[in-house]
Amino acid sequence: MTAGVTSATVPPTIRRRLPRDERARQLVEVADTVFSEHGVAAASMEDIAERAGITKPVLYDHFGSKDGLLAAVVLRAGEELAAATLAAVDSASGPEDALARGLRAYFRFIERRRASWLSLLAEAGVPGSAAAAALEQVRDGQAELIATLMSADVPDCDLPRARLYAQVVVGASERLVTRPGTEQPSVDVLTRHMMDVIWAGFGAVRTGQRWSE
Amino acid sequence: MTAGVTSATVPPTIRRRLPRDERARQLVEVADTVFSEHGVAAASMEDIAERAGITKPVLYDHFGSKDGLLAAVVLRAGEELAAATLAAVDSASGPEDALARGLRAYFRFIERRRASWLSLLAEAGVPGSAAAAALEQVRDGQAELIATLMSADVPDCDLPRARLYAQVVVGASERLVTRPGTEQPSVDVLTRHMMDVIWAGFGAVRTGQRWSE
DNA sequence: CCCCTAACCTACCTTCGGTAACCTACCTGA
DNA sequence: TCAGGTAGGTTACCGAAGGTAGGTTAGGGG
Repeated sequence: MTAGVTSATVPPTIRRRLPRDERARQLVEVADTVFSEHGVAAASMEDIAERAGITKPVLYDHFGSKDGLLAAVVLRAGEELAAATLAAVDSASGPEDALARGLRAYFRFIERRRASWLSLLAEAGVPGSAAAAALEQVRDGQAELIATLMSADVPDCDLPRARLYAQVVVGASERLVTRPGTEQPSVDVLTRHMMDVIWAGFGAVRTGQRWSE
Repeated sequence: MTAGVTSATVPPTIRRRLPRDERARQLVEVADTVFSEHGVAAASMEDIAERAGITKPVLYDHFGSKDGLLAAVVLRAGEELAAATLAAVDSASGPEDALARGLRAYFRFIERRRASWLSLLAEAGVPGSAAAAALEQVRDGQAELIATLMSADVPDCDLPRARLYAQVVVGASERLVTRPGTEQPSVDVLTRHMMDVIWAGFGAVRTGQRWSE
């Protein structure tokens, strides 16, 4: 029926040889897509190689292992996330606004790359793995940003305490976004709710108040 | 801890035949141990079978798949967690005390079963899996407990909002406990910090206050 | 004491992560 | 311009581990 129906598995384009770094970028891109479609565990290295128009050993030459590839995908997404949140925070008028803008940027990032990012969050957890380390690095980057903002706002801030606080924010945000089943609330609702719950707590930490039983 | 019959590993000489449910319990116990030692991914069904003094097909007869076995382990641990937190909350004098006691019970549970529970949290995430569903069920149970307490405390409580709040608490607690690298703070420090940050937020939700930009 | 079923095992398949060894397009220098 | 080294790529394989078909035996009920 249709004329040029042949978009075969290997595209009719000549299989060009790519420079190393360009190939690497392409592979990370393809891997991200395939991971988000089938899940990390279900995606085979052969699948990814085929989709990229090369063969398995090329993947192993670049990333060493499936875990290494996953780590690269996580890091790349993490850099985008960090860029988005940093940009948002930069344009803020004060600590409260910074927290709100940062949260909104985070939720917007998830909204755009939901399938991809969620599959990474869910399946990059294997304890000793490079992927888990990468994911932890991303999370800690976000946390450190929050903790830094707090320190800047509160001069004599207890840094360990600020870090704990930041981890609470990170964990809470991630949970709100990860939780399946229920329909995902909008970016605005999520941001608003986090601010409702968290800003008061920040106030407590700020003023050195402590809960006492 | 569990009924005395099962000392996780079975001496290879006496390989008794066990009634179905008893064997099932033993297998879950053994699997939990092996998962916590090597990690879920690294633990093979053959390993677990050997440790239990039986062979692979028995495992598959009982649980259908590795995922099924993992789900069973998660559910069993989740029941213990639910029992611990429910008991703690039951003996509370009011909502504030209930939250504090519940959090403490959670952190104590993790402290006792750290290796086991963390490996489950980290590796039971594969999206379509029974294990992920089981884990989500456990988390939602905890969240629902918190939301219910809030509703009981605040008569005209906005239930969806209470649920969001509960998810924040669950996510934050999990993050504080999961975060590797740094030395794990004590149960008291964790509980205190969560109350510092969270109780004020609860106050805001309680009184219907909302953050406004 | 037999015998039937539930409990268990042997032996196998398939998939997939990972690797050794080889091939070839492309750039570089003489 | 053409050898030839190298970066980029392929073929063909291995072994480990999830999963299963079909046979074997223990041991409690009749």
